[in-house]
Amino acid sequence: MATIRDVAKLAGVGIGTVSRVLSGKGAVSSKTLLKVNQAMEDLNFTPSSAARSLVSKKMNTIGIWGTETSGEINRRTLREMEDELKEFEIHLIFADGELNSKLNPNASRDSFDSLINKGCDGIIIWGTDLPPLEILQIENEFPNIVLLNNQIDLIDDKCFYFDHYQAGYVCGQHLIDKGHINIACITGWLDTDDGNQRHQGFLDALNSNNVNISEKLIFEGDYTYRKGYEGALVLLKQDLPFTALFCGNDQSAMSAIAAISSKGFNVPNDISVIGYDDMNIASYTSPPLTTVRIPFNRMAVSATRRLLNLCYELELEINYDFPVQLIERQSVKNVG
Amino acid sequence: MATIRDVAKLAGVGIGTVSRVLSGKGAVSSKTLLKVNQAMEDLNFTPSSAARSLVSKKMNTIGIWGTETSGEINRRTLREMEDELKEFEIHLIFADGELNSKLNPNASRDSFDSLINKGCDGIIIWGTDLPPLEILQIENEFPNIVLLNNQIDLIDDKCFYFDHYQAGYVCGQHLIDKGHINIACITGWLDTDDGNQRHQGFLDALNSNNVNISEKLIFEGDYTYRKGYEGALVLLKQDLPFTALFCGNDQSAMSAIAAISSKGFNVPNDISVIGYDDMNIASYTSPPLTTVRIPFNRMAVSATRRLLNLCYELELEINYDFPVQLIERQSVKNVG
DNA sequence: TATATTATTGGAACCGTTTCCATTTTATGA
DNA sequence: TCATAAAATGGAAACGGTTCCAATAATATA
Repeated sequence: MATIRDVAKLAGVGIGTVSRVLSGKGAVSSKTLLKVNQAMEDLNFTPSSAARSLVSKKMNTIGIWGTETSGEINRRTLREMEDELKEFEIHLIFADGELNSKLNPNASRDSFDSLINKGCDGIIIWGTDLPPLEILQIENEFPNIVLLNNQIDLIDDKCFYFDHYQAGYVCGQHLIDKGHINIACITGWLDTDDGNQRHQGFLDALNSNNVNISEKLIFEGDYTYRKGYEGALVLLKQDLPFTALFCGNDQSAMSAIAAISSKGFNVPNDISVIGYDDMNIASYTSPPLTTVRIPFNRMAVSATRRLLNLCYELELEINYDFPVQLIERQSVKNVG
Repeated sequence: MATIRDVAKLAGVGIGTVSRVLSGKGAVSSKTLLKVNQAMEDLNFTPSSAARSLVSKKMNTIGIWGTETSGEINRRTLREMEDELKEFEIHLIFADGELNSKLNPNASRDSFDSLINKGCDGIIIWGTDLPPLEILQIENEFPNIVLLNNQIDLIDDKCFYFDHYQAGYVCGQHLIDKGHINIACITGWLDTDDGNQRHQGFLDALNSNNVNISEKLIFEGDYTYRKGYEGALVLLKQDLPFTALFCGNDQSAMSAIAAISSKGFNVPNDISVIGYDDMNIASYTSPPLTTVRIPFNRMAVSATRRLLNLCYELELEINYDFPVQLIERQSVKNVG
């Protein structure tokens, strides 16, 4: 591997000059520019990023941690984030210590630390896997973090999240508007703000319309296909009839539909189902899913930019407002 | 940020000694060990990975490129790969230049090169986005690559792929076994070996059983939800009745089911559908999808290990044989 | 006790960049 | 033509580790 000294020697110039053409900063006569470029070409020279990082104290790398939540991640989100980074020649490193968390209770924290040890310039913390206190403590000694889909008041300017309450409310209201009165629900995780708020918004929508929901018709899920399926079966077994079901995300909605169908009921004729997220699959369930669209990619891009600003003293425009939108497809039917 | 020299000074030893306790290699008396560890603790010392890389000429980073194909990637696959890497303190960098490929026709190649420039020790090329010739040329000057879900004879030992022909055959045979004679098909991409072979295996299964399939009942798809949906609608419009449909992957199978249902037909009573991959969603479509299981994660792990062996002179055990397995659920029905 | 071994230790040199300053070259103006 | 300002250039020093060897201390052997 050729070094800057090899290039300098071949071009018959000093290393300072080569460094200058490399960075494009500082005066270089056009003749030398030509010579140096030629030499770089001849030697197939690529500057060592390690050496650069050593002096610049920037790794040009940001970490992304904790994408476990969604089970399947949308490649598109990642691509948009990357695209944002590419312009500044920053790369994205993944870490997630979930897999062997049974063997090692600290696995997830360890994998987070590994990103810091690796020297990432900043880290995107995706989701709510880490308790707020721990995040605050991290932020204290490593300020270059940004939270995606999580919110902590003290560092609100580093948080990117939706108004889940509002989104949950919209879902509840929609079911009401369609005439539903007997409503069931498969929640997401209720031990996170995120999951809690969407649930609360949903409940409040019913409340405001004087619609009651029986405790027995609330099933606590975890966003997975599996729990969506199980949850629907459990709900059907209660002897409380319901005509509509709100699910904490599209994945559980999809599997709930599968479970409902497997018991011989029809969606939406017997039971309406409304999801949450508007993932790609939402258009292709049977029937296509009515859901609330979360502009996740836009949010991810803003989070990325915020981190870029933090790490590299940039001033990219960012956004904190991500309005939610109801997407009507065919899984919710008018009744009554 | 404390350096090794700070630690040495505080502990009252030489930098060589600190380096020795850091690496665990070379003799250190137990007293000094204690002193040094204490000093590292006091200073909150973390060795600079840039400085280390500079001398070791290893970045301890491998790249992963071209995961576009599947649209949604299974987090689990990633996690298992990471888990394999974690043990050696290697990190995973993502790159994928697809998004702005319209603006820049070389975007995907550029993003690949960016991984090399970044100094990744090796790269996993996932899928068939790059033409074989280009891959061979890359491999020539950058041998630390491994192909996942792609095959090129000349570097077969660096390729990890399934017997797609065999898997396609299994699907075809299964439909035959279930008594189907009028069969349709939504293919994946036919301009890749992968897609072609599964299609050919499927066709050959029908052939061996003297079952003909009309050209009009073969729809060329691309693995997306969208094309699965469109494809099913197109096939239904032909006035050639069919009782079974083979789809190139589970995603298109899922959306094909949605399309078929939307036209008032029932799966599997009117039309059986068989998928390919056994993704998570396969259990949760309505009805649950009969499909062929591709042990993708195991394959990804082997590919990762092969790359580890290449990059770091290891001798991890690897596997090149990934048998395929038919998973019967409820989307294929016995007829005739 | 003297000598040979072995265990520890310190630190210079090096990895490949960037930064910065002193020096040389070129251009400008009178 | 000469003084001066501006442009271009070379290279030492620094970044923070690892490697390696010479020097020293501790231990074993005769």
